[in-house]
Amino acid sequence: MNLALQALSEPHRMAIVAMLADGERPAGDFVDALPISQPTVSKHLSVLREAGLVTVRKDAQRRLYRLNPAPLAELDAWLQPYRRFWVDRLDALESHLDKEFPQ
Amino acid sequence: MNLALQALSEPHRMAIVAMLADGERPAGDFVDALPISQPTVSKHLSVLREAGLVTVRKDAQRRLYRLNPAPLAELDAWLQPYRRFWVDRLDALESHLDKEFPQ
DNA sequence: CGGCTATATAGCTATCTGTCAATGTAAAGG
DNA sequence: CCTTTACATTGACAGATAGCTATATAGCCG
Repeated sequence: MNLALQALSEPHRMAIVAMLADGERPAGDFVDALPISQPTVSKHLSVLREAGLVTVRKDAQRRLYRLNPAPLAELDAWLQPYRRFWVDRLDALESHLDKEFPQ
Repeated sequence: MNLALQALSEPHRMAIVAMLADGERPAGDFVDALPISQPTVSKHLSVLREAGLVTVRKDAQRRLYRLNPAPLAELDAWLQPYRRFWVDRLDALESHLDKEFPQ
């Protein structure tokens, strides 16, 4: 799961994953959406593939990327022992968010 | 939340966070538990502090570290839109785990 | 005070990472 | 065929990161 965590810790890759929540997309969509070069996007996609976060299939010249939710489910499971810390204690999250996005 | 994700993606730091699930601990506990030097542990702790994942308080010479669950709660919230992918579909997670830990 | 304990900081090195321009590859289509 | 389209790969580079040893800091205790 470390591979997935590390993959997700990069903002551009997180954006790609977010785009894939809506469904399958060709690689070019990410090139259009992100302010980085096509080779850089391609490399980010390869990192996501190696982390098991996406799968890819061919469609003529295009590569259609799809989210593979398994590592996210694993992360969700890893989070389980910690949930007792914030169930019925949303105040801690709020104070943290206030620090990051002060009004 | 990216800071937290990146902090968690390092195995030694994940181990520290896991140890803190049980409660407050002095820095020395992590030095004893991990196969790395004291200064390296100290640096990992400073990364966790900057990510907001831990807080620290003084007790004589010791520094008592405590888990701050807020970033984990934030991660939990971020995961929300993806849960539909594996609710009632645990097979995807299982096949992923089988690949990582084949019998 | 002087030494011991616990932790942090500084300085260094090797490796990893994100980025780009240039090039390779493979399919489509005129 | 030859060009265009879509994407991957290569090679280079700057900055980040994890690790270490050595040293500093700061509180306790005799």
